[in-house]
Amino acid sequence: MADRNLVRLQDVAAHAGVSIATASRMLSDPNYGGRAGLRERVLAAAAELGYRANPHARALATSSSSSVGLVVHDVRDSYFALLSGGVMSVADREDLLVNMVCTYRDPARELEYVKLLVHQRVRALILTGSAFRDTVHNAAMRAELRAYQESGGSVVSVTRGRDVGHLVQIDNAAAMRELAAAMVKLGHTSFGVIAGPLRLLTVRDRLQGLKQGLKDHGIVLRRDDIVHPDLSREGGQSAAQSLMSRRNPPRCLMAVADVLALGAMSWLRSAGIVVPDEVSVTGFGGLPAAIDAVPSLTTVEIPLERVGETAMDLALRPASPRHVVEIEGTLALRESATPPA
Amino acid sequence: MADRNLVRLQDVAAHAGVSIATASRMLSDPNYGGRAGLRERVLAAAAELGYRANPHARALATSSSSSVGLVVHDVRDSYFALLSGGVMSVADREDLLVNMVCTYRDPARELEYVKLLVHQRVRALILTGSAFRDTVHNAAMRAELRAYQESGGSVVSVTRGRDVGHLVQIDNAAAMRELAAAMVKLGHTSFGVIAGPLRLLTVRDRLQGLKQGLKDHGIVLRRDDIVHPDLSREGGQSAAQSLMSRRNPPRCLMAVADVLALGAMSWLRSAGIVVPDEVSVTGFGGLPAAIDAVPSLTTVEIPLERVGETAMDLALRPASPRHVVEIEGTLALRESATPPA
DNA sequence: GCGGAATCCGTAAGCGCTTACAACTCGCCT
DNA sequence: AGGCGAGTTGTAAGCGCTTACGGATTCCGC
Repeated sequence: MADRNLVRLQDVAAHAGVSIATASRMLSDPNYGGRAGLRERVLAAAAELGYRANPHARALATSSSSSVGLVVHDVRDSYFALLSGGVMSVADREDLLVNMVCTYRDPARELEYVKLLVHQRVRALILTGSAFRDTVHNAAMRAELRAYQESGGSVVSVTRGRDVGHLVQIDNAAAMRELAAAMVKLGHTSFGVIAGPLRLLTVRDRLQGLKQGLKDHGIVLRRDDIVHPDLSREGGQSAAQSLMSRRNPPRCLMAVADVLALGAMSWLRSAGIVVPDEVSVTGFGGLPAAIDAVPSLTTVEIPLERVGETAMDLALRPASPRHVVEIEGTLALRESATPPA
Repeated sequence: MADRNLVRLQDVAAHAGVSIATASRMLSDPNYGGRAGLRERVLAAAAELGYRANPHARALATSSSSSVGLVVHDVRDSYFALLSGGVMSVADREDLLVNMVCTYRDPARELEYVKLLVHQRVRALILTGSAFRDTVHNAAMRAELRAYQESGGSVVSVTRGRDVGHLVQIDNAAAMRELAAAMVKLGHTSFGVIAGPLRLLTVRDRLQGLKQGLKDHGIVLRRDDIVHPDLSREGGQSAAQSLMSRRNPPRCLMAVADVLALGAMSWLRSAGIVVPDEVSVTGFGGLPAAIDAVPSLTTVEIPLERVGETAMDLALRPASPRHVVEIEGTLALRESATPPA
């Protein structure tokens, strides 16, 4: 990477006949004064030479960059892809670069990446997806993030179920409770729950809301009504299989995430079990794929792109005062859930 | 971002009782010699202090960073999400950071982002998705990329239909031709083509392959058998609507991308037109959603994650010799296409 | 045990920018 | 006219790292 002759501030200054300091000020401090016409001259010189500041030099001098760090669990998952889309569209508008990293739901990797991004002097750190249930890890994260904030960084936690920095929250428990209530209202009494790993806090939240929603109507789940597969399509498939092969299969399968529900529906179809005639299915999240599914999936819809945009907006605000944005999930009652026959 | 007291190389050197130069060498040049035990001492000091090199200082000094630039059209699109997933998993393994940007299929934005990334001194630049049919723009891109390569950067073009840097290619035309032949073999004679914007080169390639495949069997498309909607689900919907509302609707709808085909199927369902009984549908790309679709979508499957991984692998190689990896698309004949009644 | 080569390590000069500080220019008031 | 302050510009000192260069040390064969 031997710099081909990239033009430096030096060159611009010379070309405009001013000192490098003045050039710097004209170029990067809009409310600096300066002799009449000076700024124009410098700007013209910069334009003419095709000058672009070296971001690393700038970062080194100011110790802050114009990148933001985006931490997701897995881009391949539509949930995060859409959310990232929202983040990126705002980044585009604000001339920010996004450093995206995937944790693959591994706490160690998450911490490592956070440290890496902090050392990159990213302007803000957006953490998305469920936090973990892991006291040591959380303490380490918290320490790292606090130090980062103290040094001027802005942290945004998005649908994490944990409170660090600005928050973009959805009330997982409440939405799930509502969905559960809706299922009961349809007449369902026997449930199977596809819940995902308990080490994920949002899984716990949703599960708890679900239980509460059922309990409100006098329905109590037994331990083996709930399975905890991987948070993936395959996980949903195997979960459906295991739940439906019990001596007394449930009439309603509730998953804590759309991707699980879609996996479940896929298995059900391959097993010749008709949804919703023989079993109802629900999800959570609002993936576009849920609408296109056949039958279309009953779920809680979250405007994921908007969540991402909001997160990025918050990322641009100073760390304090702290902002909390509550995003509404909306019940989408569709074809996959009907009253039991 | 006033640096809280981050530990600098300075500190490590002092702690290990060596000069800063030696510390630097021990830390970042694995095949430098050094007195016995010296390296260990420095490493220990670094570990003890929790030292991490300032990437900007390093980038400034060496004028090259450990980030790579990833240019996609739109993360929200599963095609790119999966591809990015592949890229990121290799990046994770290689300790590289990924700077992802979305062009939203806007040539100006693409060029601007490429320049930005080049100025960020990214180690490599991965360009994905179709290139544009725009001579001036392509010339500008080519100039920019060539200069970048000359300064040591490595460029990878992924499924772009254009030849800059290392290549990860799929033979769009050939695969599409095969798919078209397969449809003819099923007995289809009347076709509607959902093609996407012609300014995208891969759209042209696929379309050309499609035409060729039909022509091989004596079928020639008329101009109005082909529509050019946006490359999105909505585009697919409106395209299907327009094609099916002709006086003589086609019995086989071929789309140049899965997302278009899925949109088409969604409209067909809402219009009460049964796939494949009344009309067959095909796609191109290999999104997971195509398998889950009902009926499952006949398409050309591309191993998108592998494409991404391959791209990142190539990105790590020096710019020359130039590598070309041809990825095979495989015909996936599924439920959405059957012989016409 | 000695000369020269080989190896090791420290000093210092950047990389390209920002910014504190000093110098200088005006304009205006007394 | 002199002086003061506001406003403008330049000089130079970093930011934290790499690396050319040269002095010091070691090693080897003789």
